[in-house]
Amino acid sequence: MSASGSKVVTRFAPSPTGFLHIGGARTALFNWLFARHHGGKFLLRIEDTDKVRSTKAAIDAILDGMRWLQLDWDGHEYYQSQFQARHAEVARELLDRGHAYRCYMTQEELAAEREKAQAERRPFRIRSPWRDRDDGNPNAPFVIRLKAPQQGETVIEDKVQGRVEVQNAEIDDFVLLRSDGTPTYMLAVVVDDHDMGVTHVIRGDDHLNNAFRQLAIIRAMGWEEPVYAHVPLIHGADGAKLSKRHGALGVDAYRDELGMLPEAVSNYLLRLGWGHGDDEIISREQAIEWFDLDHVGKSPSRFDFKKLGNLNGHYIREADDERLAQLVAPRIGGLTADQRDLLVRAMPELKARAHDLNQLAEGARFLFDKRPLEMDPAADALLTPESRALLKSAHGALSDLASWEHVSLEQAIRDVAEREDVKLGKLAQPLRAALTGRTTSPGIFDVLVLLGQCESLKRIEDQIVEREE
RNA sequence: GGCCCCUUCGUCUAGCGGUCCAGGACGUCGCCCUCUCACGGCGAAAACACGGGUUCGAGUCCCGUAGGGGUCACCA
Repeated sequence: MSASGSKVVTRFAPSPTGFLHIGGARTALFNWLFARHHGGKFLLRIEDTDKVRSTKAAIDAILDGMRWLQLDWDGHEYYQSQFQARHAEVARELLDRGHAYRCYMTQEELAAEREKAQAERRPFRIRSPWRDRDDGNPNAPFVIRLKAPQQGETVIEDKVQGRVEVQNAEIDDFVLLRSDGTPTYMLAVVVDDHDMGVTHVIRGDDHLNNAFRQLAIIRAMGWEEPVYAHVPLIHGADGAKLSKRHGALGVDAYRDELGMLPEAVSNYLLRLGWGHGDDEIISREQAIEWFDLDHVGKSPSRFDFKKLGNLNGHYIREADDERLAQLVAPRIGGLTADQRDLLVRAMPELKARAHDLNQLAEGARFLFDKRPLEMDPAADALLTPESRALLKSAHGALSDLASWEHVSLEQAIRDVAEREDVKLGKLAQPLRAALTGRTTSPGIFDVLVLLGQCESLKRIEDQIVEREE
């Protein structure tokens, strides 16, 4: 599978022109998993050759996102811009070996050719007159183009896509070095991957066509060819290309705005385009053990927020209460130390009812709301004259209670219901409304326990007194 | 448009010629649990794009058709 004996080296090579988007995160995950599975290395290279569009903020966002997803890279991160001299050196070597040439065509000439091709409705493929001459004015601006093979075909045995064959005539003499002496992406990746010893190139299949161009450089240089694995892209729910509306958000948005846990995002991403039998909930350890390229699907998959949400709910339920409280507290804001403790104590009840951190915060809100509570309309509707009479009765029983614990509270409330000859629900719902201002909440006895005797009684009083006149 | 790739329930997928009248998960619907909402449990509806081959036998192999995607820069 891997080059016999030699160590696996993968890499993630994002261009820092925006945040780490979800598709990139999956690519990074696959590369990371593959490297870890084989006990190899996973490298990170920032493709910042486009100085204009690359920003420090974007670089930070990418590193931050990777750390959040716990995708640690080996060694320090590399910056492609640092290797420009090396790239130029390779271009020069290609030139010396006759595998590249100086092209003096101007942008205008190129545009004219392109237009002409379009007018004649034939595919445009650059055919530079300079491919076979070198009598250009050495002082005129030029680019260095690869002298790509024109006969025969190139085959890639892609680990995901299978055998892919392309006629060499399809591959044009693309630019290696721009007229300002800077390398193009096509040259830079190949050189960097080679220099970094990358053995497996796992990336989005939007690069499949590029692979043939890159291979042409590799062969011209006589370098060892990496194993390619082009993973299908992620699409939106409607099958169209993933847009912001669809979830092409930065991973930071999944964390901050959507309130997702990294293990949920990671698990979801793993199962998007890859499967292992009937397994759905897959731990990191398991993923490392199981991950392979053979089971990566060949068709693009659609992003499904519902499933991500379900997974997130699962991981929230499994998560440690302290950790959840820490994540949720900022979403509530202004909590005292006591209130934070209360949040932790409430967490076991709260977390079964939330699919994300926002819902968790929302569900916890009643604990910290100030009296008198603001009533949801539906909760307000529950407080009829009859139910208020019931609350009065409950208030009496609760006031006398010496032991404020789940068991004794349940006994007391059930007794009231029995005495008043109503079903428990008839009493529990108004009580819930009075205590939380809502119609849904954790179990009513848990709510009483969490709120405490004093606060509970006051909240009930608020609803009895207020309406009595 | 040229070239390349893809096509199993609504969605993610299992399936690597017979064990598939197609399995799991999310979602949907029903029931149970029950003080509400969740959680949990049980159950249901729901797919091999279409047409030809190959084969004793095809979801699995081949060829078309249709649909979808990717890519065609001195951007990465």
